Amino acid sequence: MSRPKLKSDNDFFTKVYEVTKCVPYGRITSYGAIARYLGSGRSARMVGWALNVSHNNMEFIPAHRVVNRNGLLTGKYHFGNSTTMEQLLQNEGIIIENDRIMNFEEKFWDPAIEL
DNA sequence: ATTCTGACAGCAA
DNA sequence: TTTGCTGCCAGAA
Repeated sequence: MSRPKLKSDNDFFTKVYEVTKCVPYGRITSYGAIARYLGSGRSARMVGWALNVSHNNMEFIPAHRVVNRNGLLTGKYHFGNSTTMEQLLQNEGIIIENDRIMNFEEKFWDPAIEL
């Protein structure tokens, strides 16, 4: 029958959610890595946008494990309190200093490689 | 329909 | 090195 024309579901957004949920505990990834894995390369902004509306998704999205390519917690202000994201990451064993992840490459989880 | 913005990334000056 | 612009795609006003 007619295709289920769902507004924003089962496309870029859902993929981002799936990948993000696949990020292991204590690991992190970057917007660009996810975007590249999805095949859009430079559409990293969409990844951030997807996570922004991740609240639409009923499941918990470990968006705190997604940071920019510098390992900087750019979206920490979207977690309610500026320290929430940082706290969550440190809770998982991630060391954060000055809003930046230490041992970023060490904790980095690339979907293009791991998946 | 047009315009602006957005949790980024890359490159130029 | 830092700062700023551009490109990417989608959604909101």
